[in-house]
Amino acid sequence: MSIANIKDVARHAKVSPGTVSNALSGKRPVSAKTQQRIIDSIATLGYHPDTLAQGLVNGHSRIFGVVTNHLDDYGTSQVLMGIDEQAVANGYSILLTVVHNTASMNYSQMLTQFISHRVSGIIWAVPELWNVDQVNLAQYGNRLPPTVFVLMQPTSGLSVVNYNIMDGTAKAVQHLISQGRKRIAHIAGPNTWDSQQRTVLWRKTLSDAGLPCDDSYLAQSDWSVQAGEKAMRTLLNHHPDLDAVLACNDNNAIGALKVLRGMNRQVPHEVAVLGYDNIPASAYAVPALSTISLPFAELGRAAVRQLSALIETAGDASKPAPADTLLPVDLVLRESSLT
Amino acid sequence: MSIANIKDVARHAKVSPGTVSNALSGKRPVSAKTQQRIIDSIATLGYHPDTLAQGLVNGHSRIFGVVTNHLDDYGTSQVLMGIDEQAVANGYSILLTVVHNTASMNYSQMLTQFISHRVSGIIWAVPELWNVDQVNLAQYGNRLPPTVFVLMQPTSGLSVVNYNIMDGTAKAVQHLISQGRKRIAHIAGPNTWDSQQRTVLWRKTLSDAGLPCDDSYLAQSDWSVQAGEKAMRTLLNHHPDLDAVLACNDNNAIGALKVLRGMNRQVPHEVAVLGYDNIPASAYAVPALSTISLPFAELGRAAVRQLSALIETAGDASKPAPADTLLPVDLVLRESSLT
DNA sequence: TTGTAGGCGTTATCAC
DNA sequence: GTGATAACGCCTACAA
Repeated sequence: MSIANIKDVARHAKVSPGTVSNALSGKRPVSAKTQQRIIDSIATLGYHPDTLAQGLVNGHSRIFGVVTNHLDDYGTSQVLMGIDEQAVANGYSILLTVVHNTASMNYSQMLTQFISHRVSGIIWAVPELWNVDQVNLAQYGNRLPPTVFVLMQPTSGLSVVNYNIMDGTAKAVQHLISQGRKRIAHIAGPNTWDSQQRTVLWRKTLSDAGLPCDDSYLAQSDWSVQAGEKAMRTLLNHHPDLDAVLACNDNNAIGALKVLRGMNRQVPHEVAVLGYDNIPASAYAVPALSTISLPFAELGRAAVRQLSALIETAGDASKPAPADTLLPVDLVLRESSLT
Repeated sequence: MSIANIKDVARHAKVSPGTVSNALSGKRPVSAKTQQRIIDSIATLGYHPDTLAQGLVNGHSRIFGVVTNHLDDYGTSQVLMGIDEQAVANGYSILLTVVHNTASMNYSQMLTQFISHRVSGIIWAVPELWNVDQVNLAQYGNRLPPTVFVLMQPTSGLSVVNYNIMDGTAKAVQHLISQGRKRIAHIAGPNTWDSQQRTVLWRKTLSDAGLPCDDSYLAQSDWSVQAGEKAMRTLLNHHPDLDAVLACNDNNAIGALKVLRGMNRQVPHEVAVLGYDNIPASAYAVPALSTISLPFAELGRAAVRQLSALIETAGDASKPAPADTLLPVDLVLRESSLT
């Protein structure tokens, strides 16, 4: 009377439950005639295999536990969509957990949830977590399933997926230099690993070119438009004559544009502005914003592919773990940096 | 050697597995001493109950299947975060499915996935699906778990969660009228139910006030900035003298602002502009955008609460199903509509 | 190629 | 207050 199970199908198709299982999984041959009978029975009975029971016997659920930062940011949403897309393609489902507040996030609650659900693997996509020591991994012993980290500092023993931060920032700064800019400020983002790397590379590229890059050309910010405005004002205070600014993201760059417009500074003629992320709004900014386009969705897809591979190889030690992923970035040149 | 189960805990605490189960669920009394022994054993063994096995015996998984539209829109992301927040609070996990392309979405694949995972309930948050007939619900018989729809036309037998579209639009149009506006155009969104309702209400409120509201004051659009620009140009073509425009969302309103600025029309003095959604960018638009603030996150939370109640009452017919939710909206007045 | 039986980890029912 | 036992639905040896 209630929902059909594999025995009902077997009875209806006049075979044994084991044969139905084999017909569905294809792990053992089944004659064409029985196969067809089983398929028919499944259709008429409206049978849906119980993944809970499957997971119970297999020891894992074909579910990925995904923990993502809050979805207010364009990039985060795009990564999640990439994860979803590839997960479906690879035959996995997604158990989602959103971190609403980085400061108060409860690692153990999330990991416990994932372990209890016997997830096949975990994708950790919270860039704000850049220090593994914040999690006491030891307490979970060998119970933690294979895990891939998105935008995490490459670390021995951890499987990570990144875009090429170094290349992107170097390209960006070199572009500004090639445009004749000499006083290139940087609005730095919050204290994540990739944020730090961008600052390091900004400084290194300028230093190599013999251009100024001391702290007076550097302003701390967060990811918001307002913070970008504030940082821009600070920088102009220190250096009224600066001729370019590299912002930590497009929001900050848009804030900078606003301040410059308010002060009647011509962009790009007097000051060039360059952002990060290539959010949709960057194309509609006035003037249209040059930016470093980050492969968010592909980051998510790559994470799923790498995790799938990691799960495959986790079983037998003969196969090597999949290599870390490093995705290329693109420099998108629009009006705000081209003279 | 592998991951501990309830029997291991029982053995370690020198009780029976059933007692451990009772100690954890609290469904039957356990003496304080045994309780403590069990807790200690769980800690030392690092026991994590297997939700798959629990779900198998209970018949459902304490997981909500959530299907959401792609996360490019601010509102969609906010709804999802609201769902996540309340689901955690109610002790449910989220199995996520993202609709990347409304046109090619595969209903049966999603529903089949949810059924196979024995989800306790489904939250359907794809406003673009506004016609239930698109899904052949009959084929699933009574196998579909309790379902709550977000932003769906109230329909007998369906549990829905909405914001008060009528009230919001009426307030908005009346505000414009009260500001002395007489030729109030409308940029209408894609063919969703709430979009249609807004247009209906726009027309009714104007008609009641004896103001023009024929189709020449109406432009079709989608949710993008570009579409808003195009629609605005069309409207100005028909009525160069229009003095207000109600856009279907803030993106469209921002597009309209851009066109008006390009044509040197003063906002709000010559033309008032009003949006929907209250996205972050609306506060930074020039001039700052008046808008109808929609309770996205609360929509998600309400959906979870309603679904939880629906699950409770689904079992026994004595309890009535929870009532539909209708959330209030706020009119946020900024520069773009205030003279 | 197909059938049978045991077990995955948990909870509910029945005893004591 | 606690213990034994039988399910829940499926998979996988092992047998035939």
